[in-house]
Amino acid sequence: MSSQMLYPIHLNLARLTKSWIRIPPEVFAWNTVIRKHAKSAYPIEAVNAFFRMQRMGVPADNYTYPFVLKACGRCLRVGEGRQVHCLVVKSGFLLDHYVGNTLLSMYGDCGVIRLARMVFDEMPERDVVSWSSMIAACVTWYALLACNEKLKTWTVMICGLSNHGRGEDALSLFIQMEKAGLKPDSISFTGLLCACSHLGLVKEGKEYFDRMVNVYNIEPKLEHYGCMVDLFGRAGMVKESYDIIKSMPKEPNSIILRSFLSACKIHGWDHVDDHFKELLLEIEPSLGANYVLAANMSAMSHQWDDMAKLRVAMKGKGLKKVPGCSWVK
DNA sequence: ATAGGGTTAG
Repeated sequence: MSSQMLYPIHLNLARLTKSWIRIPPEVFAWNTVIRKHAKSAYPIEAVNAFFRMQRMGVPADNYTYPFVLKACGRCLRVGEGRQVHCLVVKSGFLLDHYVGNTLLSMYGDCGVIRLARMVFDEMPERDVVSWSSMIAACVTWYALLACNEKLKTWTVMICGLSNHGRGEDALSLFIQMEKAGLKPDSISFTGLLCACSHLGLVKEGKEYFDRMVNVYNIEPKLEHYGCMVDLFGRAGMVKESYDIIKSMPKEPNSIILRSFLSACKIHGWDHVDDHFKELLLEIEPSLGANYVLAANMSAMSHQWDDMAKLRVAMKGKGLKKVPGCSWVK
């Protein structure tokens, strides 16, 4: 039975009326439109709606900005994001924690670390979310530098040599965060451990993982184990990577399995459980890349029959390799 | 009545 049926109707009406007086109805309506679009497959529509709202003279409120900024970040529109930033400053909503933090993440998502840092530095107060967002932005930056030589050149050309080592910035941010007396939470640690993984800092990564468990009493989640599997895997310590998966209290997910099997492929390890290969295909049978990876593993251990079977299975499902893409324009 | 942070990867 719903709560509406338990209470006299006029009570509900009174509550509704009160909120309708507090918030102008058209602002709420616009917020709803922008929120829906921001989460949709076409976040640009949220940005368009926001500017339409501006043109119609409806004032944005503290809810509007997080929605539209999230959308700007999702479709990588720094230009529009900056315009919204200006409006945020003008309207005084910069002091709102939600608004400030989404602004920071927006710049982080768009890869404009300098502006993210500017917002971060100018914040009157930084909470856990602000620190985690800034750490994440630094990690993303380092991942970009690390993953693609061409992109590295491109980035270095534009931003100058001074921007090297953002992954280290992420680490130093974490240290500053602790010094500032903030208690990092499980998401802060995900960012930190990712930074260690990208930088190849195995010793530090291990220490921070222990610190998370023993000092902060945070129970490691699947993604933390995933970071460790990735950390060891990238560093070529495939055995240690394997041990992490074996010691986990839960079943690994497809991300972890893919990370581990790729490490095996690169660094080589013939004692791979067939189980992992099969498990990956069981968890995520719709991704072509998983079949490619599984076939590679079969080839490594000279299981040619298995490999042929996988090829057939892949074709039968009509799976193709998804072409790679980059969001850098 | 609506709101903010993280992870794969050839």
